[in-house]
Amino acid sequence: MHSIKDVANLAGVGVGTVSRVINNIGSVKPVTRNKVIEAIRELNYVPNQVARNFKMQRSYLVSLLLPSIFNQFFSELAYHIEDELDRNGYQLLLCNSGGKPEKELYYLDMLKQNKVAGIIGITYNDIEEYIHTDIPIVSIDRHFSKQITCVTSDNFEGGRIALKELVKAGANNVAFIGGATSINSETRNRKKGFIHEAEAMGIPYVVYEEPDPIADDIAFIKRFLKKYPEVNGVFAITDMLAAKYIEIAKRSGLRVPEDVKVIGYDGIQDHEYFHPVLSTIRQPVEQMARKAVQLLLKKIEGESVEHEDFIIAVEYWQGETT
Amino acid sequence: MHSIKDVANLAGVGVGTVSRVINNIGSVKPVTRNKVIEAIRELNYVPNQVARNFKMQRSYLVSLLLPSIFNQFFSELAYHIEDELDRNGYQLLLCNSGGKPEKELYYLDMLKQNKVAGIIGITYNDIEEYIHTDIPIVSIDRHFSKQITCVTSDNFEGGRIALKELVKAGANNVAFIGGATSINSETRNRKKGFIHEAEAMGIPYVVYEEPDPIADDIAFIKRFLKKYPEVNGVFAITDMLAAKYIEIAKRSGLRVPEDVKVIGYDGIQDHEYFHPVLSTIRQPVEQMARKAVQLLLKKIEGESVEHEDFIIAVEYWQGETT
DNA sequence: ACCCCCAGTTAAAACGTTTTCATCCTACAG
DNA sequence: CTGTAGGATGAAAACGTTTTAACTGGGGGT
Repeated sequence: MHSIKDVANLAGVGVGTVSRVINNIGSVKPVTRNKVIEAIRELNYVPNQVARNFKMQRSYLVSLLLPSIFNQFFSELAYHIEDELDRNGYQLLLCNSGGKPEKELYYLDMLKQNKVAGIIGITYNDIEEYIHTDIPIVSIDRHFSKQITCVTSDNFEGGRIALKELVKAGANNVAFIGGATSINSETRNRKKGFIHEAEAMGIPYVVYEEPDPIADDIAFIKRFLKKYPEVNGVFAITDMLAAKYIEIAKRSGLRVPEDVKVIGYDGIQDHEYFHPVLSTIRQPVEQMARKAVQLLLKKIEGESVEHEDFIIAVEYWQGETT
Repeated sequence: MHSIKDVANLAGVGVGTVSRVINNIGSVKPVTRNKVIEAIRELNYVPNQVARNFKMQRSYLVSLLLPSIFNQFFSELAYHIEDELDRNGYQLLLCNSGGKPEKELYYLDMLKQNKVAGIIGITYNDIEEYIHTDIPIVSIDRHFSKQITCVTSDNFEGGRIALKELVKAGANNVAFIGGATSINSETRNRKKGFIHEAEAMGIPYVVYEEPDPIADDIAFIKRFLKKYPEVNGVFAITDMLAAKYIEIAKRSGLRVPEDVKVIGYDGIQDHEYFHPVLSTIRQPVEQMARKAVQLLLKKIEGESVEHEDFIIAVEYWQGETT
């Protein structure tokens, strides 16, 4: 593998000149530039990015830290994040934490050692005190303290819409089901919006939760069905949970949507192959992804991002379950 | 940020000694070691991995180059690949090529500049001549020439099983539908196995293909239904295509499985929420992922891997469509 | 004819490690 | 008491780049 020195020798110039040609910076006489270009071509020289990163004391790696890429919502997010990063000359490092706090900390440490340029984090654990590094971070669906910008969909409004749509579809006894995620997760606002609107409209409601992640969701749903047989409208915290609910509710003799209306949250892609097609609150995943990247890159490039949480509007997708 | 030099100064030793302590290599007097450890703790020193990689002229980055992570099968694969890499101290760089050959080449080039340790590639284009770099590569579902090991599921056997199961379920006029992927893709063997068995059993069959990726799969399926109305058993090249087929077949009045039996390929995770539950040929995704990583790491670490294609057994999952 | 300035260039330092090599010490065999 | 093996250690080189500082030559203004 040839180095910049070989190029310089062959072209009969100093390494500084070669560097200036490569980076297209400073002034170089056209004739010199050509000699260098010729030498590069002849030697098949490609700059060593590792050496550059080392010298510049920076990298173009951005880590996406999430529970599991093996989850439709996250993989859609990851796709757009990678795309937006690539457009800006950055690369994506993927870290599956499994949702385990110790793994999250382990990765945080590793990322620090590897001097990644920034982190996009989706975490649901209490790692407040550890997350304060000098590495720029943007969080999705999770509000940390001041330094960390958060991008999230309008969970509160999503909850309100869900309730209104259930009622519009004829439900008059509704329930929210989900994992009780960390106190800081913005996803909790799905429940809050739902409750808020139920109270505003005077609709009786129940909340059925379990620590997240739900250990055994099938058992969880069965317990719920047994405890609240009168419920005729369900808002599930995610599409996957909604799908599972429908599955089990049907097995226990309930008809959807005749006996019970169901709305999920996310709007995952393969939505249309779930039957019946799920009614859901769609998160604008691509928009969230690009926004998160853009904010992160601003931070990386030193622009002070006014601390703000970016809340992105959701929309209702009508399916066959309401 | 403190460097190894600061540690050495504080501990009153040379940098070499600190290095030896950090890497736990060579011999260091216990008392010296303790001084160093104390200094490290006091300064909150963490080794600069970028500098290490530079010095060692290597990295612990492995790239996963695939069409799109936003695809159930690939994201499941990616999950296990990342896990296996992490267990071995490597990190995963994610590259979505969109299936476009020029993007694949662009990434190949970028990866070369970044001196990644290795590549796991899932590609369907003719990039034979470009892929020969000095970077170790393991390919999934794609046989390149000699240097590149390939890991794949037993596509041929999967095709045979699909046919046999369709027949067992009562079909006597079958079809294979799919995108006609590159000549080198192992997935073509799904069709070959299917045909082979159909001929062996004397079952009439048709093949309906279109260049991959299928531009408009809905139109594709409609054309197929119109052209071959007599078909009563369909083997689709992927689960997603099978799901789409079922959707459209139903809309045009066919009942599944009464009028037509359907089998897919992949065994994607959310399988159970597709209704009717799809019968499918399950690829052992986790096993494929770990095998691919293990082979790659062997190559990276210089063990010469005997060139061989690793073919991993599939299994049939009975659903409601046969 | 002189000076100055600037475009063009190069040599050398620096980034933070690992590793080699020489040196120093200590303990033990003779 | 001497010689030596080998454990322990530090100084310095090396990895490939960018960047700074110094140097050169030539053109334009006086």
